[in-house]
Amino acid sequence: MTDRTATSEKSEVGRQGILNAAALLFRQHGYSGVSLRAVAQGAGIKAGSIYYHFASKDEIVTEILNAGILAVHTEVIAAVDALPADAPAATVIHAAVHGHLRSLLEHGDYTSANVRIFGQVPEAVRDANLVARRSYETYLDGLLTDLQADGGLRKDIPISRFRLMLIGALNATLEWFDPAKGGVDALADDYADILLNGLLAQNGANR
Amino acid sequence: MTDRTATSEKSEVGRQGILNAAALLFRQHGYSGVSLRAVAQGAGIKAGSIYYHFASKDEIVTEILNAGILAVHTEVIAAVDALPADAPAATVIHAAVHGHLRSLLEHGDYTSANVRIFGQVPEAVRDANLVARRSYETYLDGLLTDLQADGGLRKDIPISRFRLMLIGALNATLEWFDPAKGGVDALADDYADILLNGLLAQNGANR
DNA sequence: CAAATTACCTAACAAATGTTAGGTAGGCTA
DNA sequence: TAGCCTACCTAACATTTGTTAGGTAATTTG
Repeated sequence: MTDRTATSEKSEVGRQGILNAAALLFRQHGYSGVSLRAVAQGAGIKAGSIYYHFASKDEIVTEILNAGILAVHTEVIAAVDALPADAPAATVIHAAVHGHLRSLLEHGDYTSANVRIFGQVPEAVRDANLVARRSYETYLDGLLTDLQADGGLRKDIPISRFRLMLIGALNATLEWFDPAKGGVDALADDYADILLNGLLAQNGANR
Repeated sequence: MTDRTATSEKSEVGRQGILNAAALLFRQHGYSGVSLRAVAQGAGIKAGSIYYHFASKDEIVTEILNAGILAVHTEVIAAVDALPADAPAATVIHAAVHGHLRSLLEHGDYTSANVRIFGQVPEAVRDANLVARRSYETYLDGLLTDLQADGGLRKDIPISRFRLMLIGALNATLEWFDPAKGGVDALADDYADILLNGLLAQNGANR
């Protein structure tokens, strides 16, 4: 019963186990829809024990929200950094879309939870997450600004509008995406294609 | 105190008042984040009185979700029907984007509530809303199919992917849109432009 | 004018919530 | 071996939750 490697069957242990269970549940049921007793059960412990690791529900939520943003941010940076420094807009945005969607749809309880519950969380928690949010936004804006200067990105529309539409379209996928029904990469290819070339036949790269 | 025209100051009355107050709150705080006591206060009555008009919290939510979908569906139909029957893809999609965004961002507590809480609601409630959802989706798919046949819409990407990306990108706007900071129509113009022509300079209609 | 209906109110219910206090069993250190 | 720390547990708390039962004043109907 005190075996540290596997308490029951799937329960993960300690602090990280609590966070993992909570992220999964928040993603599914929203902020107020998840009780600490449900989190505890998911982690394989009892509700009171949570307070050995965390001071409050909000502390758990805060940590999950920050980890969520950091995960996408990190994966997008990795995808973009793998490209040559003078890569054109099409290549860079394609890579960024892939990175963002992979992080969101594949190993993404934290990222998904962030997207789903950010709007419902108490103001103090939301404020605490804004730092990480702005950091990712600033990174994307820098990327887009460079592409607008010399990568072939349109110059007639403000960067922030690009960014909001991009993130919005990508994040919305987790509302319907089913990993069993098709790969993330194929989806990312299509999304990047549509975003880059638009919906009209006369513009498309391949039709 | 029983004046039917204005109970306190802003409270709306009866069944519709409850729905209006609930839609606003659901939009802001999510499904489990809204208590019936909060709804009652928003409507200017006491919690118990809600049960004169509704059998349960879920009945209220169900009604709000359906009204939300119906509102967008209706407004988009109106916008598209105002066009000539043989209007090209650019025109039709521009009109649809405007209709959807207006319904979402201007008079849209019901629509916004739908987008925000659909994923957190009990399964029975979600199922009850699927009828209206599918109806709107089917309408959009029909529209896009026609445009693909002879309106100039790209044929190399499946309709359902177009639709999911379109709705996703549009719905995501309510996460950040601030009516005080800029009109819905300007936003809709930009979004339609990006969606139709893409992000790349060589494709854009005006650059 | 009497009876019924409408649209609310008050007060209570059991269940669930976040959180706290105090206990305990096993491993590590001196 | 004694004492301490870690990581849990049990049991309770005050509050909030959805919901119900019974009451009441105003309005409408016969």
